Amino acid sequence: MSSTTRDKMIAGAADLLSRRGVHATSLRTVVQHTGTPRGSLGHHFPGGKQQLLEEAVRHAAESVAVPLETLMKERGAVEGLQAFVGWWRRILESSGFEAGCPVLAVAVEPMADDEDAASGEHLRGLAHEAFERWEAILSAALRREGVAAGRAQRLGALTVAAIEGTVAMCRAARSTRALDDVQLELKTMLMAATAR
Amino acid sequence: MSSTTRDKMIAGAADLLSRRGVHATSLRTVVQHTGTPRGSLGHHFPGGKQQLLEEAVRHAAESVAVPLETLMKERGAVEGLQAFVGWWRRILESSGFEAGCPVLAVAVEPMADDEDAASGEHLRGLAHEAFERWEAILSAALRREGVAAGRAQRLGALTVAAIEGTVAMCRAARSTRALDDVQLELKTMLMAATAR
DNA sequence: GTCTATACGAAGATAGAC
DNA sequence: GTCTATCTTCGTATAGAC
Repeated sequence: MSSTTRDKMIAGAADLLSRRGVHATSLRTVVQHTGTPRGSLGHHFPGGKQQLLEEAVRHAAESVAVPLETLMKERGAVEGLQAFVGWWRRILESSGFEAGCPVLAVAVEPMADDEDAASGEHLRGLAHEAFERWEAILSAALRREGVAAGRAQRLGALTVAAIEGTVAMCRAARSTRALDDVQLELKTMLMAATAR
Repeated sequence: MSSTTRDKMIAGAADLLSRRGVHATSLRTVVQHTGTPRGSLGHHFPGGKQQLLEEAVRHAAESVAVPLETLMKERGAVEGLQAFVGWWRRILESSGFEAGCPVLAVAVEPMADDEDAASGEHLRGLAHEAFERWEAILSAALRREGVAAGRAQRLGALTVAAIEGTVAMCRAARSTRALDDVQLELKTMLMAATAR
């Protein structure tokens, strides 16, 4: 089934994106790391690297949104976020602080020809959609626990921003110290906000 | 004076770093954007691109730390941070959301041969030092206003992470909405922490 | 110190064989 | 569908002329 090859390429691209960034994620390294056939690239992604990375960002956005939403619904905002941070901690540690967030990579390192088409097919636009979706999941969870809409949205934005920033800082430091610090303060903040 | 050429190259490299990332910051584009002589590259930076980027990261770390420390001392933690966020908002808006943070770029997009030398001359290590310095400035300001050492450090980490993450998100969104949200919640949080 | 020319490698895209 | 080969472009690094 070629669908497996395609999916492996997308997942591999997302992983490389998170580790090395956009430019260092070459089509060659993607097929090398995934063990997928070279000649399939043109077939599955006629749009070339741009298309592959678009799918990779979509995939990454989903693979964060799904567990995030599950945790929020099963454990509530405060406990769910603790678990979500723990999920990131595991990614950092198990990769030796090599892996990070593919969406952040795309946001920070725009591709050369990002100014071509018209609608939201740009990588930057896709990164924006991912961030907004994660914010929305968090703010919905907070609203469910009685936080006013405006504040819930702001806290969602702060939480996403803090985690993205912290993951990058932890990679630079090769340590989870910053994540521990941020986790505790985020918990304090959300507990105060949801207290009735 | 050749020192001017050298400084222009460093500042230009830092700017390009913040806009396009590490790999897209080529030595060619640096001399193009700064209008500096090509042949001087080898003289001022015998270590090649690696050395130029190291100096650029050091320069960027400094150009954030100095105004941050000044604002903290002149206006205190809460008001100073408001002004600091305003400084970032101006950078985003005046660049059409093209510019960002050079240090974050280096943290997210490690260079290919980052595993060579022994000590802290790596770009990743320099990014780490920059983050830690900014954290320290913030936590020192908070301690000056009566916040306990441990909490001051955690709040410093959260603040740096939140601003770094938010700047990246604003670039993706081409909007300062997230920065406005985060600014307000950060202010609320710091006011509560410093209240006696 | 400044600049040009060149060497070398790597990446993306494409065409065509199996 | 899969793979190879090639074209073109771009980046770094180096050597040597002014």
